Amino acid sequence: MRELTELEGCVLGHVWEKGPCTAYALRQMFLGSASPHWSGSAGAIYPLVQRLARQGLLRARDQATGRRRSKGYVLTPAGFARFLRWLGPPLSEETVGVPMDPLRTRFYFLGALKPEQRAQFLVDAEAKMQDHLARLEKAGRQSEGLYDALANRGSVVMMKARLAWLRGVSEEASK
Amino acid sequence: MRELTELEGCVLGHVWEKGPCTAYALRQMFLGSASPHWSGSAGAIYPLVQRLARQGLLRARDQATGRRRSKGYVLTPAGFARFLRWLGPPLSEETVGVPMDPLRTRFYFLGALKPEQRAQFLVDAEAKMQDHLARLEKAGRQSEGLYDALANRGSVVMMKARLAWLRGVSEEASK
DNA sequence: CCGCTCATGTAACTGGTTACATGATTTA
DNA sequence: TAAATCATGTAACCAGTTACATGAGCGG
Repeated sequence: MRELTELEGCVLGHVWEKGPCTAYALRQMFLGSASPHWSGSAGAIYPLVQRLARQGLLRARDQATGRRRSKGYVLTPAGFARFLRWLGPPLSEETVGVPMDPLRTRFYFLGALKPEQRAQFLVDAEAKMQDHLARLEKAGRQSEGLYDALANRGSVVMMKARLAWLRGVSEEASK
Repeated sequence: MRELTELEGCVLGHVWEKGPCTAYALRQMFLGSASPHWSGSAGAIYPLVQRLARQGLLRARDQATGRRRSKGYVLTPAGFARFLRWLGPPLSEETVGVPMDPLRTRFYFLGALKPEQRAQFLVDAEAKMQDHLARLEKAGRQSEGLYDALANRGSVVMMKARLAWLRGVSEEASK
């Protein structure tokens, strides 16, 4: 029985939290998310819920109103158990380790830029990160529930730490 | 002309930095990395360098010693230009935005655990993160060059911020 | 009636994963 | 000489991406 992907775990978790969901609603959730990682493309979500339903982790039930078709998915007991196993404990190395960060990756190679370009890079990064942080803080204010708020705070904390680190680097690099 | 993936960018960057590289050496680099993200599987690296060579971004040259075959890859001018474009500026939203973090993701659903399990989760997370941080700090001490050191400091800073955040959550959750 | 949103899906592709296969060279 | 490491690769698979297709319901 293979591990769930992050997306699968999230979907099960969301269904656990919100009750009956349509694939469409799940999609909107990912599309509206403040973090840029989740694409929520139809080609990801629809096959995914079908897969989970086939494995008996979700159960689909027809909830069409009038002539408009609509499928609501609910969590089965097996689905809940599987979700809990994904959630942990125990936590895998992959889960606790430093997440990969494309900005940090680029820093390894900053020496390839001419000083002028490098300064430009740092200015650009700082400005865009500040924008992003503001959006995250705004989104965080609409948190529902304790753990939602704590998780959202996590992304704000991360961005602030990243910004502080960047400023340190800017100082170091301008010397 | 599509965008380079992170892995492709990293490979070009590494070749830029170290000069002629074998695919094998690139692989060892990823395998030995302290961050858990990079798998460095042969099935990723070998097709990747072949692809880049076919696109004229890398040039392969035979550097077999004796009967043992070995291919060294070097960066072409086009490859360097492409690498610079990947590096930025400008930086994309994806590059500056909060990286996705599987630990944070799980926090949204911590309410699904019974208090006892939740406490266990937090203890487990803290212990494993501390281990990981220690490994990162050790790896960081062997940094070569300014930007290598700054980037490595970045992952340490991230982990410390994540740990501080986790402890805040632990307090909040135990109330 | 036109366009937008709700709602569900498929098709082609792609980058990366695990697992396997091969052979030369070094070291215990 | 046996085992580990150097070194290169292929095959099967898989999750997620973009782009496309379909149709109902609703507001201006």
